[in-house]
Order: sequence, then C-alpha cells, then structure tokens
Amino acid sequence: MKHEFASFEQKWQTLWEENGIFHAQDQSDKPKFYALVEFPYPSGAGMHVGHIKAYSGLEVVSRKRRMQGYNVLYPIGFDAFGLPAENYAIKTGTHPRVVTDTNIKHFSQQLKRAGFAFDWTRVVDTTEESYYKWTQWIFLKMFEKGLVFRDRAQVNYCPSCKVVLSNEDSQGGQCDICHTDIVQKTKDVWYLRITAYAEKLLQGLEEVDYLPNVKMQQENWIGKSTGAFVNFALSGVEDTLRIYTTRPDTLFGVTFMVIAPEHPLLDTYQDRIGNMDAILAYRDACAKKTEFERTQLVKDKTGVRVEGISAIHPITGKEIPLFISDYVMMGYGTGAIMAVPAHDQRDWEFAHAFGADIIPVIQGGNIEECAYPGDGEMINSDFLCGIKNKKEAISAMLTYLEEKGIGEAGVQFKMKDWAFNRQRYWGEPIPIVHCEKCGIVPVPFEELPLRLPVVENYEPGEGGESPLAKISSFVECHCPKCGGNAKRETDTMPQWAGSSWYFLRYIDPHNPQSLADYDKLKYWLPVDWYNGGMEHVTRHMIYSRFWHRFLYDLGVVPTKEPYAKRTAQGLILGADGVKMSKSRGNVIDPNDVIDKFGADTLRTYVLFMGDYGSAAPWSDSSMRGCKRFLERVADLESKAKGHGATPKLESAFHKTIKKVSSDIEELKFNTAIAAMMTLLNQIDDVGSLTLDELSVFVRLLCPIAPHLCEELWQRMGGEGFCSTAPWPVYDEAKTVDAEIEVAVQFNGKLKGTIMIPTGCDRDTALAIAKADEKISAQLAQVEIIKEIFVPGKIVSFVCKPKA
RNA sequence: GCCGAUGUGGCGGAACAGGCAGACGCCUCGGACUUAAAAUCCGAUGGGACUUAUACUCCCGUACCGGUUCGAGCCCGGUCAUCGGCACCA
Repeated sequence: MKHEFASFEQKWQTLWEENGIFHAQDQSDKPKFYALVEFPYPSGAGMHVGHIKAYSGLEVVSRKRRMQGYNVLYPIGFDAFGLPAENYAIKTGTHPRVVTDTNIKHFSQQLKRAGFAFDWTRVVDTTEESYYKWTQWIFLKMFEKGLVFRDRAQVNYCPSCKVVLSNEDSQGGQCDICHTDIVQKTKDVWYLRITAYAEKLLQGLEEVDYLPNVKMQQENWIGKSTGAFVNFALSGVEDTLRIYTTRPDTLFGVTFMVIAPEHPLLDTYQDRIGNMDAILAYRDACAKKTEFERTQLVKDKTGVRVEGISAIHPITGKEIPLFISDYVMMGYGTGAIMAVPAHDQRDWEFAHAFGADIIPVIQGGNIEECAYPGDGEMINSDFLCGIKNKKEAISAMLTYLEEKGIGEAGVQFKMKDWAFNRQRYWGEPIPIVHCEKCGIVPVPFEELPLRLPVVENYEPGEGGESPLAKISSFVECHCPKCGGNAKRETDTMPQWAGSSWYFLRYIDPHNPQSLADYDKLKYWLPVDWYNGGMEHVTRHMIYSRFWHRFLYDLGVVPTKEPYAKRTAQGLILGADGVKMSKSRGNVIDPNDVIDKFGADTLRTYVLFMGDYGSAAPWSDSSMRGCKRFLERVADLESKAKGHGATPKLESAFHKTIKKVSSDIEELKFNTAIAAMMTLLNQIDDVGSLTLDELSVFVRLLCPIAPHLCEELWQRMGGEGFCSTAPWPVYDEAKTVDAEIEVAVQFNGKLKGTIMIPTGCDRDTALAIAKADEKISAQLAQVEIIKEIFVPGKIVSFVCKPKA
C-alpha cells in the first residue's frame, strides 16, 4: 500500500456514515458514555487547527470506549446566534440565516474531512426555531419562578457595536468584540437572578470532577464571603445604616463610615444634608467613569463628607462621620461599610486623605506593621480585649450583635445577576409583551416559538435599540392577558443563552413535545466528560450549570449537575510561538494540512505535539515526523505473516497495550503515540511481526488515525470496521520481564548497571552487584558503610574511601 | 496587590510513588541509494575534560540560592521569570 492517504480517507468517511456506526443508541445493555465538546460558533473564517485539537481529545477517548463496548454519545452542533453573522448581514445585506447556513455547511464539511466520529443525526443548531423555542421556554419558566427581572441600570455600552455589554464582555474597559472603549449609559435591562443560585452553584462543585484550576476559577467567580451585617443608628434622622463586613471583630476600630455615591440614603435625606450640591457633583463625576476607570485606574481615594448626618457606634455610642466614596460599590454588600483604617488598607488610605482617626484594635495587626490583619491580641475593644484568636473574636462579637439586635451573621457573593439582553437582531427574541394596562406579560407557552421576523435592515436603532424595534408588525401585538394593545419586547437574548442547555438537546434532538424526553435524559445524564477551552470555564460553564440546576429544581432534568467531569485543552500557537490570529498571519487552516498530509497526520500531530492541556507552537516539520510514522505503520503490512506471538515482541506488545489504554484515559496522547512509535521501532529491529500482532497495533492506533487503520484492517481481512472492533486487551503477567536492569550507585552516584531476576530478594541483588566485574573492582577501593536495595529500582552502597 | 500554575538539550516535550535525567519526535551532522536532487533507509547527537581518534574514564548539567536524604527534575525554605485567573468585594 503506497502512502496516498487522501485516496482512501474519504472512502472510509463515506462508509462510516452510510453504516451509521457512530450513532448512539437510546436504549442499550452496554454501559453509556456521553462525551461532550464545546460546539463551535460557525464563523465565516471556517475552522482552524485549534478546533481540531479541541475535538480530538474526546474523539480518541470516545472511539476507544466504543471499541471497549460502550454505547457512546459524541455529538456536535452549532452555537450559531451571534454578532459576526449579523455584522456581515449589515455589510452585505445577506440574511443572517443564509450566512449561518453556509457557514454551518462549511464547518460540517471540515469536521467530516477530519474524520471525527460524531453522531451526525443529532446535530443541534441554536438558531433553528425548533431549538430556540425551548430556549424561550426555559426563559419563561424562569420568569414564572421569579428569576427574571427588569431593572434600570448603568450599563456598559459599546458606541461602535451599539450594544449593551455585560461586565464579562467588557473586561478592561473595552468591547470584547471590537475593542472600542465602552461608555456608561442608563438603560432598562433584563436580568436573570443567578445570584439566587450562588450557594447551590458553589456546593455543586463538591460533587463533580473538574480540573482543580477550573474549580478554583468558578469559586473565585462566585466569590463567597462570610461576615456580618451591622445596623448603625444615624444621628439627625430616624433611620439606620446597614453595612456588611467580614471583620465584625474590628468593630471597636471603626472611625468613620463610607457609603457608595449612589446610596439611596442620600436621596431620602437630601433635605437634611448640608452639602447636597457637593454630593451630587461627586456622584455625577463617578457616574461618568466607566467600570474600568473606577476600578483599574483610580487608586487615589476621593470622596465627600456627608454633612448633617452621622452614624452612632452601636456599642460605644460615639458619633462617627459619614462619607461617600467610589471605593465602595453599590453592587456589593449593602453599598455601605464601616471603616477600620487601622486594619484595612483602603480605609487606611482614605483616613490619611481625609484626616480621620485611626484606632488599632488588634495588637501587631496594624496596616503599618503588616499588610493584612491576622491573629493578634485584641485591644481597645471592651469585652473583646485579650482574645488572641481571630475566629474567636469574630464569634464573640457576632453573639453580642445578635443578642442586642444590632446585627447578624451573613454571607455575600461577588457574582452579579446576569444581564440577559442584547439590542440585536440575530438572537432569540425575548418572549415578553409590554401592556399598558397589565405591565410586563409573558408570551403564553403555546405561542412559542416566538419567531424572528424577516427584516430588511439589520442596523441597530440609534441609542442602542434593537433592529426589531423598527418592525411594527413584530412590535404591535395584543396583550395575552387583557387582549388590549401592547408592544413586544424587542431585545434578544445574549449568545450565552443557547449554549446553556445544548447538551440536553443532543439527547433528544428532534423532540417536538419537550426539550428532551425525561427517560432519555435519565439514561444519558450526566455528561460523563466535558472538554473545552479554559476561556469558557467561568461564563459558559456557570451559566449552563445555573440553567441545569434550575431545570433540576423544576423536575425537568434528573441530575443536579450537568457535567460529571471537565478538562481543558491547550491552545495551538502559531509557528512563531504567538497565539494564532488573522492579523499576525500565522493561522493554520486544517483543510490545507489535510490536502497535503491527510487527516490522519493532522489528528496524530495535534495530539503528539505536546501535553494536551498546554499550549504548544505549530511546527510543520514535527508534523512531517508524524506522517513518517504513519507511513511506516502502513509498511507493517508487508512485514506481517503467520499467527500467534513473536517471542521478541510479545512483552513489548502487552506493555504498549497497557500504556496506550491508560494514557488515553488521562489525555496523555503524546506519550501514547510515543509508546506506539517505540513499539514500531522494536518491530523494525526484529524485522517481522505476526498478523495477530498487526491486528493489535492497528486497533490501538485506530482512535487516533482511523482512516489508515480501517484500510489496513480491511486489507488484512478484519471483520467489519476497525472502528468497532474490540479494543486489545493485555495480560498483566506478560508485561513483566523475567530480568530487569537496575542501577548501582555509590553514595548516590551511578557506577554501573546490573541485570537481576524480577522480584528477587535483597541478598540476591546485592550478591549479583558485588559479583559484577566493574562494580567489584570499584568496591575494592572503598569501605562499605551501608547497603541499600530498593526492589525493582536500585542497589546503592554508602561508602567512604579506604584509609 | 491577592490566588493558582509553570520553568528540563538547538526545538516540542518524556521521567509511575524520591532511584540510570533527556523516552518519542523535530532540527542538525555523517553515511547508503541516486547521473543529481527529493523521498527513503542506516548511524551520531546535553555540555565539557582526557585521548591522534575510538573505546574507557572523569567532571558539570532539570530557572537561581540554600536545606533534608545513601540518592532530589520531583520534598522543604527563600529568590527570580513567564503564563493564567481575580482585583478598591468591605
């Protein structure tokens, strides 16, 4: 067989598809395995090699599991709502539907050319009405349960894309898509109350097997802190100021209070406040700052004293000045803090800028002495004095606060509610009607899907209005409740919506009655293994875990958590060692590689190039090495004859089966391939192998280079497809050699090696070492102090030179 | 600033659980085949010393400094660098 791989790759892809060998069965006696990869956004640029690496990991695992007798579900789909298709539509006038269909076709063709064993009968497209009907359905269910709300808010607005962006989409003060600086704007925004699920999302992490850093990033994102709420009475008005603190033990060190510039207290008591003009001026100045300016740039403390109102210390009764400052955020805690400048860096800076008192309450815990207050003896703190342990001091204070009704223990989360709307055309319409009489009314479930209307012009309206707002046939409607005139919501959902539940639809992709049949969900869930990029670990994964948990509470899905296990692949960098990008011109197109080297070479190389979880630069010559390997494998055919085992190769085969089997499960494809290369070198040294051995080799390599292996399988008369042939098994006894080589050391330095029988005892090993010509000569020069034997590892002599 | 990860030849990377560092591949060099080149095959390949050369032998070597141990890429303490996450979160 000569090495024109391209000549048969397509043949096998066609045969696999015609025979449906990668179709998952909804009922089966076999154990199930649901492997999930992040479905792509079908961009106009097509796939790049990074996609190939992203899908190759679980591709290999699930192909192996299939050969091991699992009923495998390995699906693919398209996360096809999104800005690029819409921007393209604006530019060219082509309907996003048309653009999307073209792109999906292109992506599908590329995926098929790579030979991925996806179940193509289960393809999901988030932009299809039969799909987004259920995205809208889930939204309405959340509305029903009070998890959807509308609020007027300062939002991040991209003047170029003309859209409101979430904090996540505008990190660094720039639009994620076009990198224009964002500005602040007041808008009515839809929110999903994900904060109601903060605790559940945090606890759910305990029952899943995620990579440690994945888990950590999610914990950081949720950002739970435990502390206390304390109510401070105010002087001058009949009211209290409620604050949140993680350090109630430092209550006696409070010398001033700070509230956020937007704090409602200021509006309530504007008549009492002597310097309202200055306060409003400061508030305005803050409002003009973007989130970025407020948090990243300004490190100098600014603020204004609130005149006419001050706080009363709840224990000492002392009067405490009240300030506004933008270092306190309205969106966290209560938007108000008690300032303890002796033990908090930010309060300390503010106290210095504004000349406030500083009362230390923890001995040795001053800001000036150490960066952060740790354990130390409590001082200047009435009943806490003398306590030396932070935990103890906190609990003593909490007991006091609760007894006196001043405050209570509480928790806070950094996670914010999810801004759930975009002023865009190419997204799921939010199924809500605004009625003059009834207010906000949900579209009845029977009317779903609420379809996107056909429009002429995709340009967003001025001021960030959705293009849908210009379509009166869409906007004008009747209220489902009272039948009166009403207007439809014209915002659409963000792209995160469709991807929050797609793994459920794969389980029952064509179901018109429900998002998926419960029995099927029960069979397939949870996803056994989810692999994707680190960049989706917080947003997409937390959003989808939220939706899934909500559906669980609703009784729609049978598991609390959607994903049992999560891993991540590393990037493929350009040959220059830099992230691939169009602008750098270092992007590698998988189609080009397949044209020149074949899909099997591409697959082998992306898995061989390094640790699967780490980034690695592309190298054409390294890839040629993989092609050479496959060509040498193809040549094995001419060296294979007879049956049974080749004595010189038997142990090597069993060892390789063992290593490849376990390496694949650990995503260590590079060493699995290296082990097969080593075996191939050994076969070449021997010069021949049996047909039985060739069969083992071909099946071991099949998940990685399936086209070549199918071809070889067929040529050697294998039954059916190699892709569904049984995975090779090894005999543990035959992986063990009769004799092993161990090192002999003097004082830890290598002096030689000896062969000893496997499993031999200490005396035997030492005797063999001493009998060794080279070793004995050297031993004659020294005095032995101690003899060490570690079975299977080493013989070591502790010694000193003879006097 | 805080949290986490990583640091090994010319390159990508191996090394189970503290036991022969550098598997496997690439690059490079030498050889075979060829009129020639490409492809392919064979051999060498961490650095250095000794040696005419080979063999032998020795020394150095896993970011840096120190420690534990018969023995450290791996464990401990410290430093530096790179990458990622969070960041005025009270």
